[in-house]
Amino acid sequence: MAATKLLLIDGNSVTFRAFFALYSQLDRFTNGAGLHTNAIYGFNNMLDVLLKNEQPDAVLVAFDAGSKTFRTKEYADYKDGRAKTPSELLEQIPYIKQLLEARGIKHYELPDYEADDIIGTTAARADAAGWTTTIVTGDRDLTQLTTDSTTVQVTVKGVNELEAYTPAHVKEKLGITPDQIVDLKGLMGDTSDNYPGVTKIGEKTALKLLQQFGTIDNLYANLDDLKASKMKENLINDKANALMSRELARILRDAPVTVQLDELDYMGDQIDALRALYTELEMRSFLAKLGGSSAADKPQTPVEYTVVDDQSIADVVKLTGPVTFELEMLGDNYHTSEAFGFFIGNANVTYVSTDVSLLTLPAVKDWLEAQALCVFDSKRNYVAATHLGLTLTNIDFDVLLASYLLNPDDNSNDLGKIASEHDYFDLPMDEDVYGKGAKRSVPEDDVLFSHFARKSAAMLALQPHLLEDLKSQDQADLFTNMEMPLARVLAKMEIAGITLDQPTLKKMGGEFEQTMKVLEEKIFAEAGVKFNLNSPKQLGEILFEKLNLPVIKKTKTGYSTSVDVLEQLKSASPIIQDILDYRTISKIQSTYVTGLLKAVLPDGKIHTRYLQTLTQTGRLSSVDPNMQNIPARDEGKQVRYAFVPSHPDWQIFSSDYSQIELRVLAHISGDPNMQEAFREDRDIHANTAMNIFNLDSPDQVTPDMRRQAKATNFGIVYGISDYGLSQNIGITRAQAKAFIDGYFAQYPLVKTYMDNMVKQARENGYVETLFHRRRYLPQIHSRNFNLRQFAERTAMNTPIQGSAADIIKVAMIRMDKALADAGLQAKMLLQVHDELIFEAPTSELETLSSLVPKIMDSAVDLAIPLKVESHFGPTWFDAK
DNA sequence: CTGCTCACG
DNA sequence: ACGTACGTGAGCAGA
Repeated sequence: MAATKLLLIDGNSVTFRAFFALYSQLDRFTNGAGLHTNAIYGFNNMLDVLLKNEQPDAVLVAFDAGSKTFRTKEYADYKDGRAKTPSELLEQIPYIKQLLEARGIKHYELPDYEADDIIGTTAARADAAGWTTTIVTGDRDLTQLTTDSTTVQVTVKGVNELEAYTPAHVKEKLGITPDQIVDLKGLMGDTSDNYPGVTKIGEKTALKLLQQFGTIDNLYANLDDLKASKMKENLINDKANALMSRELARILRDAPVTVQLDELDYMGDQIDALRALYTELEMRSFLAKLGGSSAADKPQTPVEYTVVDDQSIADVVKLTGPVTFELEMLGDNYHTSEAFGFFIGNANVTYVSTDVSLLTLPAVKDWLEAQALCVFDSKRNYVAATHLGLTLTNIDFDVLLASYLLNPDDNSNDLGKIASEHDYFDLPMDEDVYGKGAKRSVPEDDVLFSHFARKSAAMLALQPHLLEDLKSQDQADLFTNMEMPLARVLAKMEIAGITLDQPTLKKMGGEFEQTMKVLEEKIFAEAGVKFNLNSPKQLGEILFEKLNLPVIKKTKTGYSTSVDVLEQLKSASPIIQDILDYRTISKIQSTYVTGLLKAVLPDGKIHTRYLQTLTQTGRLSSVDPNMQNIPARDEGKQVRYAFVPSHPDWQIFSSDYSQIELRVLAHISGDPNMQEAFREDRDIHANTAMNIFNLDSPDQVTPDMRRQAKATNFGIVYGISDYGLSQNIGITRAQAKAFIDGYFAQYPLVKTYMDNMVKQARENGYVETLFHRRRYLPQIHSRNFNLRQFAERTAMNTPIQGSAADIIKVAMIRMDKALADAGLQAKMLLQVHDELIFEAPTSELETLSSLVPKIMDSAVDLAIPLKVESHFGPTWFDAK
């Protein structure tokens, strides 16, 4: 008989993980009684996956019995100073235990001992009985329990991505055996469990010592072998700490655990109890799974629809109440993909057809253009409708935009997926209906129309909930008066497109080809061998193995050959400059010459798509092609000569906000010193230079000081670290730290702002922009230093970058209206984060020169003025 | 399909 | 001691 398989779960640790993994969904996971359910949900999800993958014969979930344990008796500060568990999590723990019972799984806790000790003891007993064991936890310390028959699975991300530790994997990752983990912890201590270890010894040093000496005991027995050093002194002074910390880290394998192996049989789901619990918790997807059918995976609710023809289509005008609408297409790119069908529906009926031309019949067109419509992705529908000759003017609810504002993480472009995230499960994903890749196609009518009807029903069901959620998050205004109208403005810009002067670009391409050929030959001659210059792998081998240049930086797959590395190698070999030159031109050629030429549509224009629901900050992004990263400096800038107006005697006109992010920072931080600099329209970088270098007059600011001050200003906006700044401007970390300290001394409220944002993120779980755009930062609670620091920087940066994005969005909406009101022919074509680009008849340039800056700088009323600069010329190159 | 590199704000 | 700037998209190589 095969060995018994035992699954041991660290209940506290996994509950914690599940709670924070779904932290941003806290509001959504609440039942009618006001109980939060996100951790229960996440825990149950993880159970499903584990039970399926591990197929265990026996399962035990261990919990801590309380915060007082034998360890706190030994060392009063153990686990002291931890943030207390949020009440939203605490209230879920009894339910998780109830859930386990209903799923036929034993759970256990033991006064005075931690869950770890229960697991360690039970695993030891299982080893002795010849069982194989899998332990699941979020705590790496448990890897000390790995043996040949016990594997420890540690959560990496959320609760369902696990890293399996076997003795071999521990050896590979740390270079030590599982037994040595306690010695490691003894030396390095543990900040989250709050025990000290040896001063100044961290993981790296501790591992080195253990690889040399094996154990703490042996290390102290042979201390004489270490040469005199600060570290040796610390080891001697902190010996007691090291020994104590080792014992605190040691998980018991002989705790007085009363539950025996033969009581751990996995009994399987207790259907009635489970159904009652799911019902109480309002977990519809799990309830559906219980049904025994595949109901959860494939919605089976029968749906009705009415196929219309050129006569019956006239009935749509009689629809009352909220009306849904959708033009469906297979491709992502709605500029090139054609609509193959549509639906129009309300609560009672869904009209469907695969003949989109029906919509242009006089009986429908006027009605549809004026009707208030609920859609999914309004911009796509605006563009698709335009292709049919329809001008929709009254889309008033977009499920996609609403869902994005509620949480920008929900950036799926699939209605089915978004619906299920909002607890509506009766809609499959498009991919399941249309297929993907080469197999993507329009299914037979009944399948298609049923899908349409389900979509319409989903949209009607979601709309009121989303609207209510938006209101409760104070985002109704952001939704109704910013994102909804912006979608239409963006649609107009995308449809307008920008004309590409193809002959000019092709000519430039030819010249680049020549130059590249010359450089290529030269590089091959210098290297003494031909190779693929575009392959970082091959280039690395040539530079660092054949030519033996010093290795500056490595990537996880090999040598780094990025610009900053090559710059440092310039003096070592003449080949480097040629490679740099080749790289520059090759980039321009592939991405901006051939790349852009490929993107031109038959009208000779480039029609980018702005993604309105992607970025985590509220910025737009641009794809197919990206029009927000066209070269603006050095040689690459030439590409801008190829962007021209669509009519003769027109020009390109461009206006950009000057220092918008720093101005936003000056406003929201309320810092008087920074505000004064902007009120007096001083050179902000020179001003900062005076502050951090302690100068008395602007005349003393050298160009290099200004450059460094500029980098510091950027760093501040990004949520500064001394290391990052030092890397960026090539100074020491100490110098960078001095800059930052000087900065905060001069702009004290900026420092306060930074601290407040981090605090806000910790307390609320999210930060907000000026216009209440929200970003959740669950990782602000992470035990992982890197993830936590990243969340903290993001907390500082997002309100700044996001508010700037809000401001230009307001300006764009007002600009669109102003152009129409003034009866101008000028068209807004592009947005590049802080810049708007237009084409206009030469006769309108004067008007634009005053109108555009006026609209842009009055988009919001800040404590300091916004500044806008404008340029124009015959090409985009000249409008700068 | 991922990683590297590099273009923009 | 840790290992780091914020937000994006595209082309190419190499699995």
